[in-house]
Amino acid sequence: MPNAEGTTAAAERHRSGSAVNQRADARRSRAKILAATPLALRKNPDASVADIAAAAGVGRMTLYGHFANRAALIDATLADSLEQAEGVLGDIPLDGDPTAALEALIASSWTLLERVRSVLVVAQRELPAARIREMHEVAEGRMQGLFERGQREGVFRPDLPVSWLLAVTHLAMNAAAEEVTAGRIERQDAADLIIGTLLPAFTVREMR
Amino acid sequence: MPNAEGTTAAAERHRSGSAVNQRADARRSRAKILAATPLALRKNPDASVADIAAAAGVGRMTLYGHFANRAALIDATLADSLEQAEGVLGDIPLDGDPTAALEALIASSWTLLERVRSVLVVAQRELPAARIREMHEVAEGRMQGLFERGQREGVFRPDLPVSWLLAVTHLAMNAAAEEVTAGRIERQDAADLIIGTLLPAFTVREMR
DNA sequence: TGTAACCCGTACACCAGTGTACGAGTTCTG
DNA sequence: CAGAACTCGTACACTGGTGTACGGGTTACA
Repeated sequence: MPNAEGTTAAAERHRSGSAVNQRADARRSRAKILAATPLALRKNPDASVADIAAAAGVGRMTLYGHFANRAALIDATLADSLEQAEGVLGDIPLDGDPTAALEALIASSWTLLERVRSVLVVAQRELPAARIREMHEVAEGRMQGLFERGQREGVFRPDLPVSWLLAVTHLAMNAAAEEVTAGRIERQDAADLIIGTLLPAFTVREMR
Repeated sequence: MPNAEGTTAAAERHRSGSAVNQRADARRSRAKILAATPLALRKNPDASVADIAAAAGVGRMTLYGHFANRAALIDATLADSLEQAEGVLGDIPLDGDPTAALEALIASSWTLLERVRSVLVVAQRELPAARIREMHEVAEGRMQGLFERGQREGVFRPDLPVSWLLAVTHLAMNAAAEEVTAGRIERQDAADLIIGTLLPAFTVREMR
C-alpha cells in the first residue's frame, strides 16, 4: 500500500508551496506548466485547465498533481511571472533625475507587461483583489516612491494624487498593449508613445 | 389552440426587434429589464440571467420572452444605454476651441460612462468585437473628428496618432472609474482629474 | 536495481448556468 | 367581456468545466 491515509506525495506538495525535495522531472513539469499558462491564456482568456495542461504538453492529472485547483494555478503563475519581472525591475537605478528614472522604469515594465497581462486579467476575475494587490506591493511601492520623490523635487506635478499617477501609468501601458494587439500601433513604437504621453502630463510645465 | 405552429407571439417578437404592436405591460416589462440589467451587472459582473430577471422584478421566463438568449439581452442593453448616451453627447457643440470642446465632451462622457461601464465590460466578453465597435461608431467618430481638427489647427500634438489619443482618453476615463469605485478618489474630482491629465498630454507645449 | 515518486489516461460525481416545454393564471385592449 | 397577449412558475434536457478516484506504466535516484 502507498501509505496509510492514502495521501499521495503529490497531494502533499500542495501545502508546502514549491516543495523542497522534488524530483527533477517533477520540477520540470511544474516549470513547463508555469511557462505555458501565460501563453495559453493569451491565446484564449478563458482557457480551461484541460486546455492549459494540453498547452503545457502535460496531462491534466499531472497539473492537478502540482496545483490543487484552478485558483492555485493562476495564483502560482502570476506569482512566478511577477517574480521574474521583479528580477529585472529591481536592478533599475532609481536615483538621479526622476524623469529619466521613470522613463527607464516604464520602458522595462512595458516589455514585461506583455507577458504578464493575460495572466493578470484572468487573475482579476478569479483571485481575491487583496491577493493581487499583495503580489504587486513591491513593484507598486517602487514606482510610488519614485513619484513621491519627483513631486518633492518639483519635477512632477504636485496637484495630481500619487495614486492617480500610478493608475494612469498602469492604464497607459494597458492601453498600449491593447492597441498593439489590435494592430493599430507598432510594438516598437509603444514605449515611446507611452513615455511621450505621460511625461508631458506628469511633469510641471516649465519653459525650457 | 393558440396557433398552428406553436409559435407564440413572444417568440415572434425576437425577430422584429422592438416590436411595433406591443401591449403596454409588455413594453413596461422590457423597459424594466433594460433598466435593471446595468445595475445588476454592476453589482455582480457575472450575474446570471436568473439574477437579472430577479433584479428587474420579473420572471425569468418573461425575460426570455423578450430576449432570445443572454447575448441578445446584453446586446439590447448596451444598445439602449448607448442610445441614451448619444442623446446627451449629440447636443454638445464641438465647434470653437478644440480644447474646450474636448473638455465638455469628456465631462459628459464621464458621467455617462459610470452607467455604461458594467454592461460594456460584460459585452466585451460575450459579444463579438465587431458588434461592439459598430455600436460605438457614432461616438467614436465624433471624438475622432474633434481630435483631427485639433491637430490640424495646431492645438493638439500632431506626433501622437489619433487612434492613440482615443485609446488614452478611453482608458483615462476607465482608470478614473476604477479609482472611484476603489475609493481612492472622490467622484466629483474625477472629471477635473481626467481633463487635468489629458490636456497637458495632448496639447502642444507653448509658453503662455 | 529496487522502490518511491511521478506521469497521465479513463471514468465519474458534481455543479451551475442556459435554453425549452408546458400550462395555468392574469391583464390589457377593442 | 371575450379573446389575444402577456406573465411566470415548475420541470427538464443539455452543456461544459471542475475536481476526485483509481490504477497501470514510467522515471529518477540512492
